[in-house]
Amino acid sequence: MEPSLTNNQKIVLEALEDSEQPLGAYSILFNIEKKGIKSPQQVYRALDKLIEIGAVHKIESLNSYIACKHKDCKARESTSFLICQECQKVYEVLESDLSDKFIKLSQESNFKYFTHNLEIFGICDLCN
Amino acid sequence: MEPSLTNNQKIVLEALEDSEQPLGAYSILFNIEKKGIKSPQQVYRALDKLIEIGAVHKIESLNSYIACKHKDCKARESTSFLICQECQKVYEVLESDLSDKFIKLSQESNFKYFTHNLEIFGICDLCN
DNA sequence: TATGTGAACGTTATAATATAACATAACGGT
DNA sequence: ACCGTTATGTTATATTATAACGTTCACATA
Repeated sequence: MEPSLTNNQKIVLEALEDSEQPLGAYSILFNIEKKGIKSPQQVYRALDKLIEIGAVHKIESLNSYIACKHKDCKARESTSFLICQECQKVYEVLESDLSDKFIKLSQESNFKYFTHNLEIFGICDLCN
Repeated sequence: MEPSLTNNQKIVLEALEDSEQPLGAYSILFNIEKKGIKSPQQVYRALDKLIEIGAVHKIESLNSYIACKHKDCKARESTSFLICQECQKVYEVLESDLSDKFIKLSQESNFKYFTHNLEIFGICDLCN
């Protein structure tokens, strides 16, 4: 079932959906001030919730956020991205294959895999 | 040839080497104030250089830093870690195999791979 | 030995990212 | 209608990171 979003959450999510590139929290704030959002808290709280339900992902190495394009995304915790250094666009990778690979890799060190975060940097198809 | 470190760089590197866990920049600063380091700038500048030569890596999702345990580490840009959520220790993964995998993965999206950052979270051998 | 150049340094200030705390309001189930 | 949970508004503050500027150091070479 679809988790129903609150007003603030919708506003923040739309800001991210409207953007080609990932946005920082303050950049989101700037974009939606005209809609009545006044403080970082409001943005971060909405982001927290959106991330929790998988509607938004955080790009750790950029300290910024993207809307997930996949309906009801599985990637609540583990995420994998291709990040174009030319146009800054981020492409999410969904290969479940990857988790398997990382589980095996972890096992080699007797490490119990829970989640992962993969960020690949390079040049995307369009910029090539 | 070994790049020779300056005094500040040595101090910062030692602080990281002495720590079991990754340290934030301000945490490093706190640890080495008694050695005459007074400002964040000094720490960040040393970190920049140490990262550049591969002696230190940044854990993006923790905004913190670790000393690399491998002599003359290849991982100047691409890094892969196992991060224990129990004891906070970080284990670097050196499989060159991984880059190959990521290059192939990237190619599937016509994406030209440059570097990557992989952070796997779970429970380490010792904490299991 | 003088000197020019690039890197590193010291220092102060400030930017950018994120959370704490607290009182109030809205929502959903019984 | 009541209660507990979740979201909100707001102010303040913590944490992480850079800008800017003048000075000093290391070292190659004229």
